[in-house]
Amino acid sequence: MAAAETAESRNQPPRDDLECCEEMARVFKALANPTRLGILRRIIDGSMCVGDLQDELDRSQPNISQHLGILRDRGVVVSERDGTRVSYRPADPRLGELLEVAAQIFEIEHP
Amino acid sequence: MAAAETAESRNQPPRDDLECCEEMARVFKALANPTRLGILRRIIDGSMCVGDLQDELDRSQPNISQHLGILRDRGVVVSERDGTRVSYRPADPRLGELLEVAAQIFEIEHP
DNA sequence: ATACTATATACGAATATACGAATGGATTCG
DNA sequence: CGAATCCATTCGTATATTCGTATATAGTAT
Repeated sequence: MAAAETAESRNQPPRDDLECCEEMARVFKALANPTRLGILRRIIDGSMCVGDLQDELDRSQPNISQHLGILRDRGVVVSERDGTRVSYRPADPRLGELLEVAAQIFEIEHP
Repeated sequence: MAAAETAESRNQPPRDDLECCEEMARVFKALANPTRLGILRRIIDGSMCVGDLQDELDRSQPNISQHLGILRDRGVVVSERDGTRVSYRPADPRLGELLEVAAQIFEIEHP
């Protein structure tokens, strides 16, 4: 009997590898936008609400809200409602480290 | 005399911050694609040439070449010609660490 | 209930990205 | 030189992102 034909025997990337890269790509896609990085940097040292982010970043309210929605959907940030306001903070404390490492590697000063 | 109107006084993000986020976004954009992450992971432990990447990732030659072009353009990888072949390797050894940190934060196993 | 503030969502237009097909170098070998 | 191999680029099309406008929802106060 001939050997079973596997994904590897056809020189295709194994499923796990592909899935892992797709998941990772979803995360990096969330970070691949200046406004979203601006948001992330501002909440790294303490949560902020939508309105304050809107003021600091000089963008429309729906725009900020849309970007926050993407970050939330990808698990980059978490939100908490307090009365009529909703504040956002990083979902993981190591996110600061991630940005720092990236900045070092690509020699981007991040003030 | 009235105080000079600065970007900050208009609640706009300072230029440096914006530029830094844009640069960083360009980098993350390079990483925000499954094929490009697949490439990166494979060359982390040793350079590979285009044809071998093509075989392993089961994509067309122009496709691999296009993705490599993007990674090269963003400073993620560097290339070296050897005869008729061109081999690629990460531009910085810390890129492996970057992927690891991201995988840990988002609980993605990367085999 | 009404009015008001803060945030989220829906939708469409403009722009960007990804892919394959075709083509264009560059290098080696005969 | 010509042929073959390996890689890069161009271009058209399909899909995805981004943004603003308009509208909806949640909470608060009167």
